[in-house]
Amino acid sequence: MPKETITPRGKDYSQWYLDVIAQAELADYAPVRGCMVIRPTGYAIWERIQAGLDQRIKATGHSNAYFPLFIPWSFLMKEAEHVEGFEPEVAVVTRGGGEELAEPLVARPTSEAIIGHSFAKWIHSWRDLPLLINQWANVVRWEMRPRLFLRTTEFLWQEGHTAHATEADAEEETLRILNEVYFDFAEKEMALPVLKGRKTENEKFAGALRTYCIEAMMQDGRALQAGTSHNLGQNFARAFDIKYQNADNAEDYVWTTSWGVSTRLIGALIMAHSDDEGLVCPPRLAPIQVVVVPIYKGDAERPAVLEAIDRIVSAWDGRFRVKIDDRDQMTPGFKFNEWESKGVPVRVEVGPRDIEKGTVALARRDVPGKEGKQFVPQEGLADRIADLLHDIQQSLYQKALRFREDHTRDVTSYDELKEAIETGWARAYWAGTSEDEDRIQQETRATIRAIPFDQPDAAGKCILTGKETTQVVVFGKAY
RNA sequence: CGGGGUGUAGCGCAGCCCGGUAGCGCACUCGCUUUGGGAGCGAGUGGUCGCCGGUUCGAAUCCGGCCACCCCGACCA
Repeated sequence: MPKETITPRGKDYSQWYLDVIAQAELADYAPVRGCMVIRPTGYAIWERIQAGLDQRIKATGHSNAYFPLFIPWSFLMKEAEHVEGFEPEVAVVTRGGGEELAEPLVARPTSEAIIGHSFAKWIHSWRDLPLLINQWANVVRWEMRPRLFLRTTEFLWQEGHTAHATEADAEEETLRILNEVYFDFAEKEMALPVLKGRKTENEKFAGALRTYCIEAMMQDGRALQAGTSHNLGQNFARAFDIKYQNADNAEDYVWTTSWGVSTRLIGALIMAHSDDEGLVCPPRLAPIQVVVVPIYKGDAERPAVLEAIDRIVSAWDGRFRVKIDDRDQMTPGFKFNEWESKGVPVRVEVGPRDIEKGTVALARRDVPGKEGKQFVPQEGLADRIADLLHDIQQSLYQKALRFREDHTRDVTSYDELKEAIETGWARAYWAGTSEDEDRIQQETRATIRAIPFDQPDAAGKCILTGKETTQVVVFGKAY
């Protein structure tokens, strides 16, 4: 009889989300409002995310560096739109060394300002371009309404910052990151289907020319912005005086980009794949891919079972990330449930009967309970596990993709849109203004999540204004 | 910042209306028995009742003030 420790999704989605985090020991609340402690299990997932992204970021030619947490207040003020966007949410340090500071320092909400300052010093010639930098850092944004992983006052992320000689180069960079880093990572490693597109003026980054994004659908039909990539034009180059001499010996401003994904991805992971039993982690991302649970009665059987496990696991030759749960005080049933709630993709059970018959019990997390469990021969087990992990990865992706498709509707009227966004996304022709967009948000609480790259060939009528247009956008309620 | 809710053991709660010095479940510790889907029994440990003040012989309980956190909205990765 399972204990009711996780509120079912159908009953209270928000509570379910918090329960999964508590049960899987991903994070805790900190003593400061809006801040969280990322616990070892949650941090291990973040390290896997970091590894997958870092490798892709480096493969596309970027180098890691680190810039300071504190930014002079005046730096933030240099780019008008940027300061307007971030001013309300910056934390400011006014005292240090026991004295009032001459100039207040802000804890970075993002690092365009401080990095722009360095770029101006480093870049002199067209030969210095492109400059491709990434940093792994924490940032601080004073949030009105925090939510674990999705919106916390302090969060961890990577932020890429690059400078280019031409607008075309900057645009190419912005899109390369979206495609080769973010899209690829989300779909391949996280098994998370994401919609690629451009943000509207209303939704773009404060100070950017254009913002591109990947948007994911959560199991309640709401949208989560999973990553953004900005073409900053020459806005920051002008604000921070980042100039270079081109091949014709003339002085020109560089074109910059910035792009980031954060610990919010852990929230996406939870809400995309998990179920009422707890976390479901895709195998490629899972810190532990296979957990082995020994089954035995008393001290007499224990050594033989542990020996057998040792032999079986060493035959896998390090192919998987494995945890042997040899804790003697817990019953097997308890362990099954614990690892299930922590999202470990595959469980292997080895008991006296298995030793006798040369079998093991093999259970898959995406089919919880006894239904996902079968007894299989020890022979060829490693290949079987490899296949199973691969199959789970694919099936999680397919399931999430099917969910998104089932919850995305093409709509041709405002009424249809209102109905569609109650359960998911609405795809519609759109020729409205920023004000029209605001109005829709006020009336429906939905926003334009993206102008998808995938656009129709034929024209249609704007859902609000009735004007003929070829542009299709996707509406949804966002996290 | 608006609306709602909650603060009593590590967690979840009861006790408060009707004041008399704190209890239950889980967890934790020890022992024995257990172990293929959240083990059983027994014995224990653990609390300035969010904070400050007031009323009273006496406050978790009544009164006043404050604080914190969670949930739902406006702003955001």
